[in-house]
Amino acid sequence: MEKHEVLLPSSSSLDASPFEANPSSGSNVHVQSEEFLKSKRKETLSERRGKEIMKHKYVFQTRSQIDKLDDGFRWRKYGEKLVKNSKFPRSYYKCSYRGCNVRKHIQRHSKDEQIVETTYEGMHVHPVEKSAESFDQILRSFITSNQLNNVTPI
DNA sequence: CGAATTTGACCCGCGC
DNA sequence: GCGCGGGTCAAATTCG
Repeated sequence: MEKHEVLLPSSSSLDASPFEANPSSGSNVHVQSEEFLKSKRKETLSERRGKEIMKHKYVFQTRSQIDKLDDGFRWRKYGEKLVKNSKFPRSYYKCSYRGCNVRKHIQRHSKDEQIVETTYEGMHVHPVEKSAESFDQILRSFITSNQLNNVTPI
Protein backbone atom coordinates (compact mmCIF):
# COMPACT_ATOMS: atom_id res chain seq x y z
CA MET A 1 0.00 0.00 0.00
CA GLU A 2 1.33 3.33 -0.95
CA LYS A 3 0.44 6.81 0.02
CA HIS A 4 -1.52 8.84 -2.44
CA GLU A 5 -1.81 12.55 -2.38
CA VAL A 6 -5.30 13.82 -2.91
CA LEU A 7 -6.03 16.78 -5.03
CA LEU A 8 -7.33 19.41 -2.69
CA PRO A 9 -8.32 23.00 -3.31
CA SER A 10 -5.47 25.40 -2.74
CA SER A 11 -7.93 27.97 -1.53
CA SER A 12 -8.44 28.01 2.19
CA SER A 13 -12.08 28.79 1.65
CA LEU A 14 -14.25 25.72 1.77
CA ASP A 15 -17.14 26.20 -0.53
CA ALA A 16 -20.15 24.01 -0.09
CA SER A 17 -20.61 23.60 -3.82
CA PRO A 18 -21.96 20.24 -4.95
CA PHE A 19 -19.24 18.02 -6.28
CA GLU A 20 -21.41 17.11 -9.21
CA ALA A 21 -21.37 20.70 -10.35
CA ASN A 22 -17.82 20.65 -11.63
CA PRO A 23 -16.62 17.14 -12.37
CA SER A 24 -13.98 18.54 -14.67
CA SER A 25 -12.13 20.12 -11.79
CA GLY A 26 -9.14 18.09 -10.76
CA SER A 27 -9.87 18.77 -7.15
CA ASN A 28 -13.17 19.20 -5.49
CA VAL A 29 -14.16 18.77 -1.90
CA HIS A 30 -17.58 18.77 -0.43
CA VAL A 31 -17.93 19.36 3.24
CA GLN A 32 -21.23 18.81 4.90
CA SER A 33 -21.83 19.58 8.55
CA GLU A 34 -24.90 17.94 9.96
CA GLU A 35 -26.21 17.94 13.46
CA PHE A 36 -26.60 14.45 14.72
CA LEU A 37 -29.57 14.96 16.96
CA LYS A 38 -31.20 11.59 16.47
CA SER A 39 -29.67 8.72 18.34
CA LYS A 40 -29.26 5.71 16.16
CA ARG A 41 -28.84 3.19 18.93
CA LYS A 42 -29.61 2.82 22.58
CA GLU A 43 -27.36 3.82 25.41
CA THR A 44 -26.52 0.19 25.86
CA LEU A 45 -24.41 0.09 22.75
CA SER A 46 -23.03 3.58 23.11
CA GLU A 47 -22.27 2.96 26.73
CA ARG A 48 -20.63 -0.28 25.83
CA ARG A 49 -18.30 1.51 23.44
CA GLY A 50 -17.49 4.08 26.05
CA LYS A 51 -19.09 7.39 25.25
CA GLU A 52 -18.75 7.85 21.56
CA ILE A 53 -18.97 11.24 19.98
CA MET A 54 -21.71 11.26 17.41
CA LYS A 55 -22.83 14.83 17.80
CA HIS A 56 -21.69 15.99 14.41
CA LYS A 57 -21.12 14.20 11.19
CA TYR A 58 -18.85 15.54 8.49
CA VAL A 59 -19.09 14.17 5.02
CA PHE A 60 -15.91 14.61 3.07
CA GLN A 61 -16.10 13.87 -0.60
CA THR A 62 -12.93 13.69 -2.62
CA ARG A 63 -11.81 12.38 -5.94
CA SER A 64 -9.22 9.73 -5.37
CA GLN A 65 -8.51 6.15 -6.20
CA ILE A 66 -7.00 5.34 -2.85
CA ASP A 67 -9.08 4.78 0.24
CA LYS A 68 -6.26 5.26 2.67
CA LEU A 69 -6.05 9.00 2.34
CA ASP A 70 -3.51 10.42 4.72
CA ASP A 71 -5.24 13.37 6.25
CA GLY A 72 -2.55 13.88 8.84
CA PHE A 73 -3.88 11.39 11.36
CA ARG A 74 -3.29 7.72 11.99
CA TRP A 75 -6.22 5.55 11.10
CA ARG A 76 -6.64 1.94 12.07
CA LYS A 77 -9.05 -0.02 9.97
CA TYR A 78 -11.43 -1.93 12.20
CA GLY A 79 -13.83 -3.32 9.68
CA GLU A 80 -15.13 -3.56 6.20
CA LYS A 81 -18.67 -4.30 5.11
CA LEU A 82 -20.39 -4.50 1.81
CA VAL A 83 -23.48 -2.36 1.59
CA LYS A 84 -26.31 -3.10 -0.79
CA ASN A 85 -26.52 0.52 -1.78
CA SER A 86 -23.03 0.32 -3.17
CA LYS A 87 -21.22 -2.31 -5.14
CA PHE A 88 -18.08 -1.35 -3.28
CA PRO A 89 -17.40 -2.30 0.35
CA ARG A 90 -17.46 0.38 2.99
CA SER A 91 -14.32 0.71 5.07
CA TYR A 92 -14.39 1.66 8.73
CA TYR A 93 -11.48 3.46 10.34
CA LYS A 94 -10.72 4.68 13.84
CA CYS A 95 -8.13 7.10 15.14
CA SER A 96 -5.23 5.22 16.70
CA TYR A 97 -4.58 7.97 19.21
CA ARG A 98 -5.41 6.96 22.77
CA GLY A 99 -8.37 8.94 23.93
CA CYS A 100 -9.25 10.11 20.48
CA ASN A 101 -12.36 8.18 19.68
CA VAL A 102 -12.78 9.73 16.28
CA ARG A 103 -14.14 7.31 13.76
CA LYS A 104 -14.33 7.66 10.05
CA HIS A 105 -15.89 5.53 7.38
CA ILE A 106 -15.16 5.58 3.71
CA GLN A 107 -17.49 4.51 0.97
CA ARG A 108 -16.98 4.46 -2.74
CA HIS A 109 -19.64 5.57 -5.15
CA SER A 110 -21.17 2.78 -7.15
CA LYS A 111 -21.53 5.14 -10.09
CA ASP A 112 -18.25 6.96 -9.88
CA GLU A 113 -15.56 4.83 -8.37
CA GLN A 114 -13.32 7.85 -8.42
CA ILE A 115 -15.45 9.54 -5.84
CA VAL A 116 -14.89 8.46 -2.28
CA GLU A 117 -17.18 9.64 0.47
CA THR A 118 -15.32 9.99 3.74
CA THR A 119 -17.47 10.57 6.78
CA TYR A 120 -15.80 11.85 9.93
CA GLU A 121 -17.48 11.48 13.29
CA GLY A 122 -16.22 13.30 16.34
CA MET A 123 -13.25 15.58 16.84
CA HIS A 124 -9.56 14.93 17.30
CA VAL A 125 -7.99 15.78 20.61
CA HIS A 126 -4.40 15.59 19.55
CA PRO A 127 -2.01 17.50 17.26
CA VAL A 128 -1.27 16.46 13.72
CA GLU A 129 1.86 14.41 13.38
CA LYS A 130 1.98 14.36 9.64
CA SER A 131 2.67 17.17 7.21
CA ALA A 132 -0.60 17.35 5.42
CA GLU A 133 -0.79 21.02 4.56
CA SER A 134 -3.52 20.36 2.08
CA PHE A 135 -5.58 18.54 4.60
CA ASP A 136 -4.45 20.75 7.43
CA GLN A 137 -6.68 23.59 6.36
CA ILE A 138 -9.54 21.20 5.84
CA LEU A 139 -9.05 19.57 9.19
CA ARG A 140 -8.68 22.95 10.82
CA SER A 141 -11.99 24.00 9.36
CA PHE A 142 -13.50 20.80 10.65
CA ILE A 143 -12.23 21.37 14.14
CA THR A 144 -13.25 25.00 14.01
CA SER A 145 -16.72 24.06 12.92
CA ASN A 146 -16.88 21.52 15.70
CA GLN A 147 -15.88 24.01 18.35
CA LEU A 148 -18.10 26.70 16.91
CA ASN A 149 -21.13 24.50 16.68
CA ASN A 150 -20.86 22.83 20.02
CA VAL A 151 -18.15 23.00 22.64
CA THR A 152 -18.22 19.62 24.24
CA PRO A 153 -15.56 18.80 26.82
CA ILE A 154 -14.14 15.37 26.18
C1' DC B 1 8.88 -6.74 18.29
C1' DG B 2 5.19 -3.69 17.64
C1' DA B 3 1.67 -1.86 15.19
C1' DA B 4 -1.51 -2.08 11.47
C1' DT B 5 -4.36 -4.83 8.38
C1' DT B 6 -7.35 -8.73 7.06
C1' DT B 7 -11.34 -11.54 7.20
C1' DG B 8 -15.05 -13.75 9.69
C1' DA B 9 -18.19 -14.02 13.26
C1' DC B 10 -21.27 -11.83 16.37
C1' DC B 11 -24.58 -8.44 17.71
C1' DC B 12 -28.07 -5.04 17.45
C1' DG B 13 -31.97 -2.49 15.38
C1' DC B 14 -35.67 -2.52 12.37
C1' DG B 15 -39.03 -4.41 9.15
C1' DC B 16 -42.28 -7.70 7.95
C1' DG C 1 -40.42 -14.14 15.94
C1' DC C 2 -37.40 -14.34 12.10
C1' DG C 3 -34.70 -12.21 8.51
C1' DC C 4 -31.99 -8.60 6.55
C1' DG C 5 -28.72 -5.03 6.84
C1' DG C 6 -25.35 -2.65 9.03
C1' DG C 7 -21.74 -2.06 12.48
C1' DT C 8 -18.09 -3.57 15.65
C1' DC C 9 -14.74 -6.56 17.68
C1' DA C 10 -11.47 -10.07 17.81
C1' DA C 11 -7.82 -13.34 16.46
C1' DA C 12 -4.43 -14.25 13.13
C1' DT C 13 -1.19 -12.53 9.84
C1' DT C 14 1.93 -9.38 7.66
C1' DC C 15 4.71 -5.34 7.26
C1' DG C 16 8.01 -2.07 8.89
